[in-house]
Amino acid sequence: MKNHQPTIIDIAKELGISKSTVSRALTGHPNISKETQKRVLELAKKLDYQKNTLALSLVKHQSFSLGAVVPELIAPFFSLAITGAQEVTSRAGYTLFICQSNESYLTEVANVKALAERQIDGIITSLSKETTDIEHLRNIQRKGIPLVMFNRVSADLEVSKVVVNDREGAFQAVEHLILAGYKRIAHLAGPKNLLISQNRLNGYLDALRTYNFPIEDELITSYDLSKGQARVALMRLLDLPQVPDAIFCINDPTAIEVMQILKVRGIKIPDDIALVGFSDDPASSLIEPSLTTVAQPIIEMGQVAAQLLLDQIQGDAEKFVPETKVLKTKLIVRRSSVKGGI
Amino acid sequence: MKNHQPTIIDIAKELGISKSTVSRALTGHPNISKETQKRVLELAKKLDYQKNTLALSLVKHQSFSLGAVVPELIAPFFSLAITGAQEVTSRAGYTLFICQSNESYLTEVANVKALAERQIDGIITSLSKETTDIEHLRNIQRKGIPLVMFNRVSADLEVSKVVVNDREGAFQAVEHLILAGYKRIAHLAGPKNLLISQNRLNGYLDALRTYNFPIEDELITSYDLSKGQARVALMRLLDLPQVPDAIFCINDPTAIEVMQILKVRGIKIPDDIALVGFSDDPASSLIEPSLTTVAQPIIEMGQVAAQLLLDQIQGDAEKFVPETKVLKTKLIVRRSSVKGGI
DNA sequence: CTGTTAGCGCTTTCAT
DNA sequence: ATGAAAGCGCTAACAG
Repeated sequence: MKNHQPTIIDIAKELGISKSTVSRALTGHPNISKETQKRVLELAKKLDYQKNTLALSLVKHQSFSLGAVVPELIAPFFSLAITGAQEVTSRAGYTLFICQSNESYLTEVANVKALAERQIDGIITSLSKETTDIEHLRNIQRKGIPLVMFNRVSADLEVSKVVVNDREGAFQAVEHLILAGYKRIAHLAGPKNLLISQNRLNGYLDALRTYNFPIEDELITSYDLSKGQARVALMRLLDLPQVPDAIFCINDPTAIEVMQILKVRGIKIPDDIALVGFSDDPASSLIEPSLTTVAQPIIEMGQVAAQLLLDQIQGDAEKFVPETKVLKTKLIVRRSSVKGGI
Repeated sequence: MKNHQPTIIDIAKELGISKSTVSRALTGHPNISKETQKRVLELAKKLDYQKNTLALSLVKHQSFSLGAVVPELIAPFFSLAITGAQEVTSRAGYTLFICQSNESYLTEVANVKALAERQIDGIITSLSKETTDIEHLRNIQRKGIPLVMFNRVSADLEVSKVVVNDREGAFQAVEHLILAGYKRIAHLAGPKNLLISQNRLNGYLDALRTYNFPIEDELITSYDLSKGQARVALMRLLDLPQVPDAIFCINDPTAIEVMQILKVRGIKIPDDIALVGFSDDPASSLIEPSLTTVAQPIIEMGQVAAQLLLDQIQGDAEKFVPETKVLKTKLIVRRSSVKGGI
């Protein structure tokens, strides 16, 4: 079934020259006569010759391929970040191979392994929600493969990272609710193992403390980010003797899920309960009422992560020092948190 | 900067055996003593040996990698389809490398080339909106690289394809509008070069004819699917002496964009103008009013496309015959097209 | 300017 | 059961 693809040897034979000469002609090496080069190029075109990058990579110990491992592409956050990353990498002549962990630790490990086996030159990743053991990434690091994390990063890894000021962003979101007059503000948090969950929770706590609000454990409830599971956490809040009048959600998909449930139950937003999300997903401005949220520069995160990776790859490994870039969030106030209307 | 990764030669030397033996031990070849194998495996583990898949691919003329080239991951349609495809390919031991054309013809060509140079074993693709020249895919085919198209397929290529019954789906959507009492039904179509645009347009025409509705050219307007450009096409419709009372849109993102514009202008949906989309994107059930749409089995499309590709790769090239699978759509009636409410 | 040689990491005959 | 040798497609010294 394998019909032979033309190689430089085929070209060399047909032209009666050596394969090195063909190689030189093809790569644009200076030491080659215009004449020979022309003949090679013409024949290559005629045979529809296509270089075998694998062989090249084997020789060069470089594949000019990068890998990206993200939880899931269906989430706008990740597909946008990837788009930003790809922009930067492709401009630099690298191909970015995208893998989804599907929020599964085991798949994440498998993805990382598959990429490493294919000798990719670097990896950019955001952890699956299940990941606590980061041995697979340590491994990558130990092998000297550049690694950059973004969004869901690990505190235990000394690598370059790109994050936003989650804590401040969360603070601003909750402060906004407080200033808007809400009194009993709940937090629907993410899995405790994720740093972003912790940071956003801390931002929430900071705001309450700053404004002398009591901190009540029953108002803080977390869930594992599984589609459809926000409902369970939400119910805990709704079943409270004193129901909250505002909920700050870990991210937009969560807030949107909550909004749907509240609407079905006839609970008015923002009059009965106000809602704030995090990320500014496209859907957030579409839904009714539109969702107040903490916007992140998503595409930029991807771009910066990719740039850090390229810098590390192209730089001197000896003097490389991991760097953490913290991008700025921006509170976007919409109707889900403003009683009188906006 | 390249710190040497352990190879089978390193293992062989350290154990005082030949690299062939190491290879056999590692691949589980029958002709090897349990004893030797055990020693090899242990040392491999200790050195954290990782096979170099590139070298293997070079020898085997097979990379166990597949490529996917899609317009953009931010569109739920494509990220879901890819998810379905990845499910199938990874179960079969293949890694799926995902590339975005960003709806650009040139990027699509570059993606396809990059994948081919990396010796991927097959490609699954959906055309960019700009693509009319399919020479790059013909090329792939000529080289004997299996190719499967889905969704945005080309009529001029003899390859396996996965589509839905776009024409019937569109017919049902428009029939629904007719039966719901709408009299002046417009169609906001996609680029004319895309087969799906043509098919959906034909479904629209079929329905009008079936119910003896006049076909008016001014009610049919197309645009290039660029974000934000639906507005222009919509304006042509709104500026008509007799404004339509219903619009069947080429897809959900378009319908959603239209809905936003109509709402801002104070046009009531569905009372002044009814709206129907195509795809059942997640946002369609979130927006207000919820969007009537023609649902496609998106994940299944990806799965089927991947399966067709694997079948072709693993099957006998001589007796391969391209196959077109047509999956079924399903009309989902929501509030954007039902006057009395639902 | 061009050819020769070696080698990237691995599998696979063919011997032994 | 193991080793030696050839080779996948390409680049990179080293000669000339």
